Amino acid sequence: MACSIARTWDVIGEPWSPLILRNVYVGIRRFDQLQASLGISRKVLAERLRWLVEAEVLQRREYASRPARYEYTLTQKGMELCDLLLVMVRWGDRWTAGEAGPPVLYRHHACGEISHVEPHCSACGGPMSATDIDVLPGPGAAPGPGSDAGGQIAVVGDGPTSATAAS
Amino acid sequence: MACSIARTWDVIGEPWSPLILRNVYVGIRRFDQLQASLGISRKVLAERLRWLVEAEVLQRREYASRPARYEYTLTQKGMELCDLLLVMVRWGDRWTAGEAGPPVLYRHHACGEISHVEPHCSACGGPMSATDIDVLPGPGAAPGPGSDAGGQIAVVGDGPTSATAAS
DNA sequence: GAGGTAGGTTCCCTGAAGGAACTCGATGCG
DNA sequence: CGCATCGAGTTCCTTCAGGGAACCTACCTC
Repeated sequence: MACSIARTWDVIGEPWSPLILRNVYVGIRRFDQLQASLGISRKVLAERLRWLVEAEVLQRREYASRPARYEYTLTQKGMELCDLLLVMVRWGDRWTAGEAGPPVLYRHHACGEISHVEPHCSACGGPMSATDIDVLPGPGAAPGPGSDAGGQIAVVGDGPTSATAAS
Repeated sequence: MACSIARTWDVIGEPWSPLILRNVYVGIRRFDQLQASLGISRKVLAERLRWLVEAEVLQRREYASRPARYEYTLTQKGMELCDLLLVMVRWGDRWTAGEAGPPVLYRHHACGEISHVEPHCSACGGPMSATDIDVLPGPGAAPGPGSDAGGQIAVVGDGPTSATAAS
């Protein structure tokens, strides 16, 4: 499907993938550690890890030979997926954390402050949210009309702008 | 689980949810339109919509009575989930779009430029990525030790900083 | 040489997804 | 008046992916 959401979903859409990534990110990198910390079945964990390695999100590294022992680390591609996780965390903190407050906090190295991520525009640097944009067909859009209505984005005028203005 | 990723995943982790949200976002708001555009089974679509409404991500609005006809629109909570979708799109464009280029483009209202989202720090406004932060336990962290290793984030020193520095 | 540890496989079984057909109320059409 | 149609779902059946638990294979330690 010519849709970057669906393609991203192909990589991390399976139930456990984001939690596996999070745990690798925070330093839980070995099979048994991951299995124990997540409570995931060993079978499914093995499948997911194989898949994430194949997708080049994780890499499998031998950290001890004889006996061969492996650990999983993030690639660049995987590290950028963690940015996505940070945005998920932000949404979860805002809408589902409840009165207890967020379970974890993030300190930004550059400024030393406890903060969170905010989407900004790569062009002007200002805040950028789904209500602030027009959606236009791009070069990689679905080829013929009618072949894949789901991959094709609706007309610009019928897009989010008028939609949200109306609601 | 005291983890905002898992909690966010509870809401949109099911296979079709992000694509449903995207379609509602771009203006496909009715049951049959959604079903046709996604190729999803009617049963699953009905379940997902019910769930998303219950989670207050979508709202079911009667746009015609006699016969009663309904459409689904985004709530504020749902609109902010679309920000998450934009980040997913960005990752998909960067890593999976291939030579055809991105299927859709986004124009930022504020500046009029074709651009994409970048995570920035809410405190200092500078770029903020998963490699730039320390992870600290927050007020809503899992209560007792040992009760939920998965919800508890590892020690700070064992976190992403040293991890990525080592790789 | 008994037991432990890391990193998986194999087998079975259940629950969720898909497909197609059916329902229900209203409304247009001849 | 009677029939078809449309939007918005339900219902039933079947198949496939996820979970659990046990097993396997090197190697290392006591």
